[in-house]
Amino acid sequence: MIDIEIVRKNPDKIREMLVARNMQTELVDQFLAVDEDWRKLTSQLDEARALQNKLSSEKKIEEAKKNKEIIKDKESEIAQIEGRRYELILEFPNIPFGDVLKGKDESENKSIKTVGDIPKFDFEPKDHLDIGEALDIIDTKTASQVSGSRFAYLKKQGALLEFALIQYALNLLVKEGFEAVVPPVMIKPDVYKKMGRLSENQKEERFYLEKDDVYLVGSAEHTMGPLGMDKVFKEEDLPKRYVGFSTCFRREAGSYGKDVKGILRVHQFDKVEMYSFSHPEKSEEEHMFLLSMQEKIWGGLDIPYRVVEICTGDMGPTDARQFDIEAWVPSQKTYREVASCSNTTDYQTRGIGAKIKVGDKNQYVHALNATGIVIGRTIIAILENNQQEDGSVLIPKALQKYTGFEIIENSFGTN
RNA sequence: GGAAGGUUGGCAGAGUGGUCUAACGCGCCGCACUUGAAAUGCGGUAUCCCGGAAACGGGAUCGGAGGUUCGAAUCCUCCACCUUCCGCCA
Repeated sequence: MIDIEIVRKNPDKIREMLVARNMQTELVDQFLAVDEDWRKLTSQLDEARALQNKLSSEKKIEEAKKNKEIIKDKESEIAQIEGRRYELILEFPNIPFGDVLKGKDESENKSIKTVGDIPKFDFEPKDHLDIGEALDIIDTKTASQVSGSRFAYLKKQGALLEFALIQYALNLLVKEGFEAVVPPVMIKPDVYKKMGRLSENQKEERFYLEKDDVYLVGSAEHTMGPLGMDKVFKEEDLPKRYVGFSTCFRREAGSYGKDVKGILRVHQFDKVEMYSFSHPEKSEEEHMFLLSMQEKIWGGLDIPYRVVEICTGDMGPTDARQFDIEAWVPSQKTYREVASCSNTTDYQTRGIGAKIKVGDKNQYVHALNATGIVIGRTIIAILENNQQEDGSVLIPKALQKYTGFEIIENSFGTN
């Protein structure tokens, strides 16, 4: 969550920020009004309690009985306002760094680096679903009957490719010193809110299990961040880098068009994720490190990609700065997002209470998250970029030791 | 899912209704003594909220949430977690 102090002392800066993010600014005044009431009531309650402590120690029992009623009234009044105040503060997104690219939406993001040559085909390249169905490694038809639209079976070499990708990314990152973790995929609402991932807008995107009052995570990030919950890090602990693997669940409400086809945008996918806690003064450096890890991963796959700087209007709500990696998708003749890399500064750590002692004062550490490798979209990129005229697909060299095969051909029912 | 025991400050650990602004100890920080160190002595040593430029003042917190009481670490209820046992399961 955002620092309440900044909203109080610098509301104009916050309004500016909301405008830059294409959000409504009345949130600021709504919050300030509630906060004002809350503060007034809080000091009234504190006074009443101070009096109660005094009366009680002086054994003025009758007076204390009367005063107790006043305390009770104030408490119930405050409870309401406090709840409202908390809900409102959760709606504020993080404040972008001052030098973040200004822009209203996706169209104003800026490509800052392009790597690899776009493949030229001397035949008409097919899209990933056509390739995957012909090879019998992707099955969305059965999945839609079993689970509904936007689910898929990965089969045969497709399934094996998933495990190879996971091994590839995991090994690479563990070698770099990341600590491996398999986090829970269910999360309690209050922790989800603390992570800044359950604002009113975001609720639509989540799967919720009512009976147990838990949400399914949209990313391993969501339960990896809480590894730092209520923790005070020592300077020498940082940066603390985790690499996690989890299935991710997303409603993908409101998407349409090309993206409904195949496995580009599905309700369930697996992902390797980096999460890092950094000294507050070194998070920009750490951000670049995580981006370099992503480039190492994508560079190793020999798939053309570009690095994109995300503008203020398109950035995630928790982010102070964001980059995406986009891989070339031949059937769409464009680059599509396959990874993102975010510095959330103290936005999530304030919520979960992850701190470091600097001098004699506690300060929030910074947290960063970055995609390690995402299964569906990476498989799309491999199938489409590495397809051959006969319908077979070549496996990138770096993956071959994990797949055990170099090519996916139609093998009529066997692995 | 069932049963029993537990959860107190950085650690260890006392405390079963007011003397708790939480004992004693260890650790840590500062000062004194010392050529230096050890030992010793003295003082300090949690987090959060509100007000304040600050000094400071007030409030909250003994796993969490409610309750009883003028007053709760202490009594009651529910929940979470830990330990052990039973059941079930991969």
